[in-house]
Amino acid sequence: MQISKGVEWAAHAASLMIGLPEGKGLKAEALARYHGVPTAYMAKQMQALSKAGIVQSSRGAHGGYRLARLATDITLWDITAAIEGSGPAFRCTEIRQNGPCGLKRSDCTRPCHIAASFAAAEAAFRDTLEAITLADLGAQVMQDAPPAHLLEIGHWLGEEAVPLGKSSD
Amino acid sequence: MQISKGVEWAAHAASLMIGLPEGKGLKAEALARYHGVPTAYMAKQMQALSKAGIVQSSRGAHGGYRLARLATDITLWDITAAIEGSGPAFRCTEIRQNGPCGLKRSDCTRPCHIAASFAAAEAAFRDTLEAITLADLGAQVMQDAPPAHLLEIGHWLGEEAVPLGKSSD
DNA sequence: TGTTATTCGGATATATATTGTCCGATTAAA
DNA sequence: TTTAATCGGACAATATATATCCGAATAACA
Repeated sequence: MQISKGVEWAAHAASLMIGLPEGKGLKAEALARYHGVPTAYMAKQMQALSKAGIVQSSRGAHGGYRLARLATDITLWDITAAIEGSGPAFRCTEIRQNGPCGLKRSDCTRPCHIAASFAAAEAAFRDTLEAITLADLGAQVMQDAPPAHLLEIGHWLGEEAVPLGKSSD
Repeated sequence: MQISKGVEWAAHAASLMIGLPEGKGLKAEALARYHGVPTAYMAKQMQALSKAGIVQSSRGAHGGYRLARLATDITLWDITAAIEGSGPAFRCTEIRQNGPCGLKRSDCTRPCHIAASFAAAEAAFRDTLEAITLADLGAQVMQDAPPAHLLEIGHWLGEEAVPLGKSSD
């Protein structure tokens, strides 16, 4: 039960993009360099966020990424689902229908109790992440981080942010 | 973010063992046959449950498994942790310390907000599973299953259950 | 308007984890 | 003491996650 490293990267990258000025973006290479991770694999995560409609992408020269929605409308679950998929982690294979005492299909109108329990646990997991938006994370950083660090980030964004061309949606 | 198939098998196998008479057990082959799954791999899951102290095992002729504790003292989380490990699914690699605007280690006294969010979500997941015991699952089956099916299970257990020898703890 | 530099997007390799199998160590009965 | 039976850990095959590369698309410039 491991969560992909890509989720961590995507969450941090999306959080950084909160600080972008209107109409500007960051290219995959810049996002990767900022976080000290391999460019190609960071690009792959951005591709997933783009497919999920969390970021908008522009191709070609002066291309890059920016958030497709308000930071208040993007949750940690959105990002997790974009990278990991939104399907259930526990996959019930209906083994209660197997073997010498297997239940007949017709007797299986209700879901297996074990599967239902895991579904409830996963719902609790999802609900927690759905309650946390990028805006929340941004606010926490604004409050906790040393002021000098915020200045440093702002400066870096000012240098790296590029005006984006036509969006490819 | 997938949960291993072994968790499903182990949960069903442990649930079945609730119905065993005092002092009797089931061998791995019988557990596998009951659930219609490969013997060797089911045995591997039982090995994990044994290490975690959820079941007791006896080796040699007339060996097998039985629950090591009361069904009211074994939760679905115990079983999940035994198979999947109890470590966090989201592994924070502290990428906030990387790159041109990386935080100094000395400024990282508080955990990363993103990692903390996932830790909260996983705690919610765990809490849900910790609230569900094998006894609860057993009671649900007793209530929902067709009476004829319960009879069938009891008959099968009567035939397959074997008195266990010296426990290897 | 064509050319070129730049960047994203999907197809392609590698590493790791999951799934499945086998044989030796250990026990109880004959 | 021998023998049959069973668990426990080492071993192989497969699936998934990780990492990389090259072609398609875009905008600036000649």
